[in-house]
Amino acid sequence: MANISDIIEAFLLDTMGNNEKLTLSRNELASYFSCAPSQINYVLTTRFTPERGYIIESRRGGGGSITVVRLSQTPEEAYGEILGTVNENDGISFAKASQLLDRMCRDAIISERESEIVKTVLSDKALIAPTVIKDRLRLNILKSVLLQLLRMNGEED
Amino acid sequence: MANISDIIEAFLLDTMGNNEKLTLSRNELASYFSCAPSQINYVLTTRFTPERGYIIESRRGGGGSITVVRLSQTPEEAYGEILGTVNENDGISFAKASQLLDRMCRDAIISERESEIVKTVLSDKALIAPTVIKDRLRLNILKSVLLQLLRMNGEED
DNA sequence: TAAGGTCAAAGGTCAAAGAAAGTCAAATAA
DNA sequence: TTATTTGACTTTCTTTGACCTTTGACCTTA
Repeated sequence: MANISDIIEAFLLDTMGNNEKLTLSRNELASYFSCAPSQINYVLTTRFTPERGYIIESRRGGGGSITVVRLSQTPEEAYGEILGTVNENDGISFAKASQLLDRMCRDAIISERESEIVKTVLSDKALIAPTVIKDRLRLNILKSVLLQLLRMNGEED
Repeated sequence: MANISDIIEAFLLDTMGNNEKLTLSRNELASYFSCAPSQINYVLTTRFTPERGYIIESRRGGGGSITVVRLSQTPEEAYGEILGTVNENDGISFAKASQLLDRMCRDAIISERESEIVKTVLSDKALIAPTVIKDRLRLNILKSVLLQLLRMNGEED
């Protein structure tokens, strides 16, 4: 936690609290943390991604600002979106898969324990395979898991 | 004794004390002991293995670090029987893996839901790979999951 | 007064540099 | 031989700065 990015992330999450939106000034924030303004963009694009359940809106020019919006969805919406996201590519990195799982966890679609198990399964360590194949394999496993979760949700509850 | 690896090992054990985790900086430690940074990796991979009851986590890049996690049980203690059944071969069929998971479920090591998820992951459908490789891959994933379960059991749930 | 011009104040982008840690194989020591 | 030590090279993540684009307030000028 010694890097500024993590600190800014924590600050934003904390400031946001339970609110759905948070509006801020890039320059103000940057000068508050004594960092380059583009550092703020870095934090936003690496931590507040759609995969993690956030979108960013902004306006340039005089009086411009940035707004962080937290998306919350029903499980069905989440599945649709995630499966969609997942279907577009024919492979997925561990980092990205991990973000998706974090988000599902945040939205209470799966438990933290479950997300940890699935992350383990999708990790580079678990998937001994050539790099080219690895991302495709990972995606395939992830899809299978999502479908299985859907099936189970349908049966139980 | 008298070799750096043993000294570093002792230092880490001592520093760790009774704590469950120890976070350190590879470069700092290396320069403290005036050794190559990769020496630290050597110590970690030879002495702080899962078999001996440790797991290593790490993060690269600015602000990166390494964390040593002590398991409350070694895999042998926890899954000795299971791993024994499994270790003879260097691969495992879906049927056999499935049986093991059922047993773990029965023994309340994992929930039914969790066992279903892991079964899905280990199914032939999820694991698109040449048959020869498939069983080995499956075993590797299964082992990773077992390790992860151990780690999670050590922490609060 | 309407249309367009100017300019400073935002925010955006991107690539290069920096900061860790990881890998691997050759050299060395026990 | 087996275990250790080293260092060159790789990968991942972060930080910074130079340059780009957009916007709105405030002019001109017909």
